[in-house]
Amino acid sequence: MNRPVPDATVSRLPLYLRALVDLAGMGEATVSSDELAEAAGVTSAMVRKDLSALGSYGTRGIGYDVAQLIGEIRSTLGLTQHWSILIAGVGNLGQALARYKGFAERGFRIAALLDVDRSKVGTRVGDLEARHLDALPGIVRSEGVAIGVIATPAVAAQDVADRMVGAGIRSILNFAPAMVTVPDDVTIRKVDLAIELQILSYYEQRDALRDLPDGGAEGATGGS
Amino acid sequence: MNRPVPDATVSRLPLYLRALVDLAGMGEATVSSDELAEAAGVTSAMVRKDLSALGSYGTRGIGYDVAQLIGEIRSTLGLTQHWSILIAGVGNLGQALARYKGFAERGFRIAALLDVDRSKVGTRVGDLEARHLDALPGIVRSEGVAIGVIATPAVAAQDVADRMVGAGIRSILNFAPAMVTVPDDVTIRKVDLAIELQILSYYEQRDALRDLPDGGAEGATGGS
DNA sequence: CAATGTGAAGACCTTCACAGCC
DNA sequence: GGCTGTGAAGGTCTTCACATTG
Repeated sequence: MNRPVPDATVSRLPLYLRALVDLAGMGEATVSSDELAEAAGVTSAMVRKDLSALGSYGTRGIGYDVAQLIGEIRSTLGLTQHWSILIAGVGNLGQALARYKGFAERGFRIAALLDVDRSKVGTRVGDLEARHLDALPGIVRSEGVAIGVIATPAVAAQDVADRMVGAGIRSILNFAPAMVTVPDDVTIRKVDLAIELQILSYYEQRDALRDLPDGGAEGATGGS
Repeated sequence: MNRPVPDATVSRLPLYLRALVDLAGMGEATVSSDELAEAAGVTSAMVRKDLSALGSYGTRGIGYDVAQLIGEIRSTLGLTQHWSILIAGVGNLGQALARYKGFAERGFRIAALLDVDRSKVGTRVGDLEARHLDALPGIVRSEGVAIGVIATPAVAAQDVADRMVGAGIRSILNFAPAMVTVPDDVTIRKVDLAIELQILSYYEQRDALRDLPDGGAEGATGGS
């Protein structure tokens, strides 16, 4: 019952989940791999492989039961429980994240907003008040924070990560444009806005040739 | 001279570039694949493979010339020219992106901020004034916009993408939590903040077992 | 007969290991 | 001696194609 779900599949499950929730909202009770593939932007073979990896319950000739599949994916992703997260860095990005509705909608509660800058401590963002980073260990303990989000400038990122790890956080999402190292038992993911643009720049430049001479260009877009 | 750089390599080049710029700032003239690997958080074999893919100039026994390598990577990524980008959606995220300094630092100029909401049109964000989305085609033409950034709510994303494509934009970065389809000759990349958290949730849940019974857990983190 | 589930094949990516060069 | 560049091996992921099943 506990297959090791491949990483690539894990990273697509949230996509399927979103598509399925949409379908459920439209009153669909059942969905084929073809339809789900279209809604999620992948191939139907991939949908079937992915879903079979979590021991799924499809019906040949019919498809998948939307409600059941939502439950399966939620449970696999660990979304049947609610998670408390914490955001370090109350700059532009930290504030935008703090106000972003999509987190709460998906079961992620923002437990605290932290910064080292005394001028930011006490600031209200949405219905949260920024606190000093020194309060981190206490908050992690009292609020049961599972995930830390780093939205600080690059120079502060490693220090903040170290503090998070020291306070017992084992999952980190890093938005700072900097390399951060953590112990093996801590999971870290990285989102770098400027890097995404630079990758687009490559393809834009490459494809610009397409409009000029005869150098043929094959398609590709790069994974997420 | 025009090797087809693998997608996986392209998505790491910005990482190397950032590390190299740091090293240059610290006065390093030369760097080995080991050092660069450490700075970028990958293995040295990967650094060498990646760099050799762009026909690189390393010196056996010495390493790579930092300044030269910066030039090579910039040129490969198309960063020797400056790009104009445009942000659609002046909500939390759109404003945060508009104020983010990292874009300008890396040669991406924000040419315009657009929204359909008349109450947002005219708003100043940083030193830009939000304009109505209807102005998109004119702006793309007059400002030579190459990249469109979608920071709208999910429901608006497809419409905005269609308008961007119609206006001649061929590269799109989509932050809206929605599937967006574009013609084959348009490159689209997607960044979904909530999805990243959901992926972390999976690993957090899986590793929580590690603290309880005896089920051994192997490490993995999933790519970016 | 429509649609799943899955072995097998193929593409892509990473790691290994070492020859080659400075 | 130190470090690059790369062929070969090893993984992982995706696609194909079809047997299987409600």
